[in-house]
Amino acid sequence: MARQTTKHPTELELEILKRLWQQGPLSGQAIRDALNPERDVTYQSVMTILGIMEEKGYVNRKKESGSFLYRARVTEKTTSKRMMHDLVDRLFNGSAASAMLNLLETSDLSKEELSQLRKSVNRRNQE
Amino acid sequence: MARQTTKHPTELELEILKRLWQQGPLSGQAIRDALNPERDVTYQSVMTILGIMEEKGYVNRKKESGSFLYRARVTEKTTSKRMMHDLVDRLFNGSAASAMLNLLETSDLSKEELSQLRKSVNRRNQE
DNA sequence: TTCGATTGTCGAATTCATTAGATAATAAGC
DNA sequence: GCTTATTATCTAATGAATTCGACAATCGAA
Repeated sequence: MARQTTKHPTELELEILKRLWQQGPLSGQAIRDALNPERDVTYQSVMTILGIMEEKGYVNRKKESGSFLYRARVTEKTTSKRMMHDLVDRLFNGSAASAMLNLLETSDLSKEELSQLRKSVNRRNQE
Repeated sequence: MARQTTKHPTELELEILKRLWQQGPLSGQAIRDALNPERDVTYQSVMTILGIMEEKGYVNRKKESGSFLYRARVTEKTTSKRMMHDLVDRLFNGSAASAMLNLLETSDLSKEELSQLRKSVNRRNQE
């Protein structure tokens, strides 16, 4: 018995998903280029990860004019929710309110962000 | 070049830290017992992790009446903040407000939690 | 069509996280 | 002090994540 595969996209997998969410379906090369400034990974490394991501169901691929295009199969909303709530479970025993208070106390927030938050919380409060 | 060590406590390390935060300094055996209901790990496994955690600076130990007592060297507050903000960076490009809105929309919150949130946001808003 | 460039696959190495058995050191009880 | 039980270390195995070189397949252009 050893460690089991993570329930969430790994660091690099998430980086790739973010590009696909932002820019739509991309080829392996295009993903590598999009990753490039921050991450210096080779084309082969990207392709390896894409293969793993396909197995995990995070992306699918389709031949399009010579090369494969990769498309996200999980949405940003769902993935964010899952990853946030998993951390909230592990850190705050599942209390989203505690997590939000923690963020509120430990973040720099602009006037605009605060008033937006206030509005959203108030709206939620009325339901 | 391969994967680098995580910047944060791993799953099991965090479990151990939580017991130390909640219950104060504990022996290896006591940690194992505290972990036991959910995690079925042997004493040896716990000790291995504790050794790694000591190297990483998460805990220190002191001989006390026959056996070592382990004590957390990182606080819950700091660790929570770091882990939350790291995920916020990776998911929401560093926008804590986006993360809070995401939590607000995707969580069940009691009336009490909502009014507490409202109060805290309003207080923050006035500064 | 042939040749260089692009694209894709395979295999393998490295490091980390997790697991725990074997064994040594130490403490406790009698 | 001697024996047993507890505590701690050492070693090693397993599997995941990351990395990429070698090589094969395919495409594009001259």
